[in-house]
Amino acid sequence: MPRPAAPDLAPAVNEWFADAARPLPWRAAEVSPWAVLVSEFMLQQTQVDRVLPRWEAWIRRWPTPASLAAEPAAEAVRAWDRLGYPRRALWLHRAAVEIVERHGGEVPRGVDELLALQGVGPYTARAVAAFAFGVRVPVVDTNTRRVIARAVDGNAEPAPPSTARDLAAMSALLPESPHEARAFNAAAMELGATVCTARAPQCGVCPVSDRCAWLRAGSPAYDGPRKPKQARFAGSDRQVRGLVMRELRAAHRPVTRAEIMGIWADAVQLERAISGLIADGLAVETGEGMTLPEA
DNA sequence: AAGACGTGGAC
DNA sequence: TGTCCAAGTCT
Repeated sequence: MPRPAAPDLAPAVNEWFADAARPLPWRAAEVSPWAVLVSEFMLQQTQVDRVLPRWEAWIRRWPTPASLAAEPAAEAVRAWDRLGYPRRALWLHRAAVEIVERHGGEVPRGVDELLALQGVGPYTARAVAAFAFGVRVPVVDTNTRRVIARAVDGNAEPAPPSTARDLAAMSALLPESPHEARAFNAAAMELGATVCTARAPQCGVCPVSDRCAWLRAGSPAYDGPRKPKQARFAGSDRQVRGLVMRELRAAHRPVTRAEIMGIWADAVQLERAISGLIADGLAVETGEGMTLPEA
């Protein structure tokens, strides 16, 4: 059953993008596919301004997958610093190893090969294929999902994510020309990130306000299923894990059990955090104490 | 397939 | 202040 004809958003959005695109360094013409891949790992659930300095430093230090793969994972986790979700650092290191082992040190260009890399999911695989190699594939992130929900479907917020549905919706909007398709993938994300925002969308400056289904319907409030509430961070296992990782990063030697116990009052929760980190491979227990993973 | 996973900024 | 959100992925 065909969905209703989607409005032709790409020309107007791309025209807007040509002018409004932020000059993000990983969008520069001369950056390598590896640099793009690194940016996409860092940008998962993380804002641009927090990524910028970490990305610059990372690319300077590890300009190729092989250069990262040659170092212990601990170095990757340290360089990740406080970007958050440190397992991404582990995954990026592992992906670098996989690229060296399976692809001769060159970031693969195919979505399937990219998908097979550790830490690379539907979004990142297509983002790298599209942005680093110009492959004509739909790229859908949270920003694009919101733009489509509003402009096409007339809803204030997207339905819960469904990779198949989201990719189909973006495919219907994607220009035929690979060049314009690549631009539109980036432009839709940029529109969602800077104009069609979650909080206070700036419809007054939106390039497709004249054909936005949501605006046309009178900007009705969202009435779909609510997103699960995010658990409070203060006092959470996540916070404790973060504190332990901060300790392990700072210490360039094994941290003793006694030292660890000093960073959080609740010993049971601390124990749970430590076990979790070990299970995740972010920490290893030696005879001397705990350290970041060397492998 | 719902829930876990860091951290910080904005309102 | 607390709540929501942020270029997702994995189990």
